[in-house]
Amino acid sequence: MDNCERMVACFRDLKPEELELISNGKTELTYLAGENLFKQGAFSTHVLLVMDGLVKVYLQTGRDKQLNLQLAKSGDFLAFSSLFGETVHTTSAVALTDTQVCMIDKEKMRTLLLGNAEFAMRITSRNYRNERQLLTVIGNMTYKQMRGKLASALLYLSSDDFLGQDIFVHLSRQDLANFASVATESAIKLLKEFERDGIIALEGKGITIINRAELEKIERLG
Amino acid sequence: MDNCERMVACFRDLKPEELELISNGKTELTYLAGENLFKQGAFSTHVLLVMDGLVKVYLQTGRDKQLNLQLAKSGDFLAFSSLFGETVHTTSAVALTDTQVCMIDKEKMRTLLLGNAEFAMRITSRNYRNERQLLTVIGNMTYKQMRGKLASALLYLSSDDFLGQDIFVHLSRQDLANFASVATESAIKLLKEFERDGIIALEGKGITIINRAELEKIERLG
DNA sequence: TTATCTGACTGATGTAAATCAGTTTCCCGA
DNA sequence: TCGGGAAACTGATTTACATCAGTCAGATAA
Repeated sequence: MDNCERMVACFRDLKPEELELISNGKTELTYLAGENLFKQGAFSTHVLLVMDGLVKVYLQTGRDKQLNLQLAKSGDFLAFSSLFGETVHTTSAVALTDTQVCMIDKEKMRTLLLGNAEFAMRITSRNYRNERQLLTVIGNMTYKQMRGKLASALLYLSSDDFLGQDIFVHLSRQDLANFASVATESAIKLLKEFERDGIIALEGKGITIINRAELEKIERLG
Repeated sequence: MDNCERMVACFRDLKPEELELISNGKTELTYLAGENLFKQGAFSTHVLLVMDGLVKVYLQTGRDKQLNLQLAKSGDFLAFSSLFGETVHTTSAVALTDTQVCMIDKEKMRTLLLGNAEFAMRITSRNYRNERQLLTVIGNMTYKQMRGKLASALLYLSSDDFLGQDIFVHLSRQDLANFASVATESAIKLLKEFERDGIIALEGKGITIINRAELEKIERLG
């Protein structure tokens, strides 16, 4: 039986009694693809650690509109801000593939962070990447037009962070459009255009980046 | 002579030797209104603590376009992410009023955080508000149209966080537009419209919120 | 097999808001 | 107090996208 304290790198240097502390206040569970881990506005009672799988984190913006913020993978914490006085989830999260999650009690986690500053730093460091990602999203949405936005989304989703996994097969065109923050129809039209220009290859849901340099140029120029 | 360790609440519970540590690695200095504290892309070597004054934090998005993210006031840290492996500034910051700043050496700050987990938690907690603010900005930019965006910006800039200070007198129409992420001309037209509808009062640069409830309604409905 | 449904796709249309091209007002220095 | 320069402001014009209104292809069920 796997367990999260062993598997994930950030727990590696904890002392036995610290691991013990966490073990007592946690549950491991599996979400099936399509199931919601949490919804924006709901009370947040635990910190989640993704053990395995892919999770789409998004912002619900109006009844049937959503903006995708981030793709979380093994080793990422979710709902981390609930440790700092946030009682309600500020985003929603849904599993894209079957996903193993470790739910850790808020108070246990707080105790642990307070007792082990080095551990806290390591975690915080990792979480700060989110902030960077948020800034990127903001940047994209404002100064770029559709082509640049889509290029940016494609680059993010094909980045090394995801260790060669093909992300695209798990995403609908709508998901992709919501990462780029353009209308679904627009995304589709532009994908075709990129294909015509030999920048990407389309095959069903799969998308292969052929000319990354060109895509980066489009991203830069907006 | 003021000094930052005394003045700011988050330092209050530090031990004398910890204050000593910070004192050795810091400089206090003043920026005049209009001067840049740092620019996006430049190397970030210190953490900044705002002692007094008002600082506009913004994202440079293209040659002559910028998006305002946040207004920092006394007690706020800036460039905090440089503690976590970020070597360059991800945003720019400019003083809106004459501003006292305390520059703290990165390594000294790291040492301090590592040595005092409670302090670290308190700071991190405060910094997490930024993330919330970023999410708000993102939310505004996507699902709202101009009226909603402007309403949102007006509400933020007149919020209690700024303790009754009139922020607007320090902001040009362009600044305001960049907070709302609309064109300057559009912002101006809408301000007039809000004035006509009795929601706000305009007098030179000054803006007074008359009907906050209505503004909140506009914000919600987009 | 046929029927049904959902997501992918396409072209035509509408529109919100940026841009442009001014005029007016304010402010500060000479 | 005059003059010049930058904001503030306004109306007309343009445009990048979203929206609409479909068709088509593949998957699932009946």
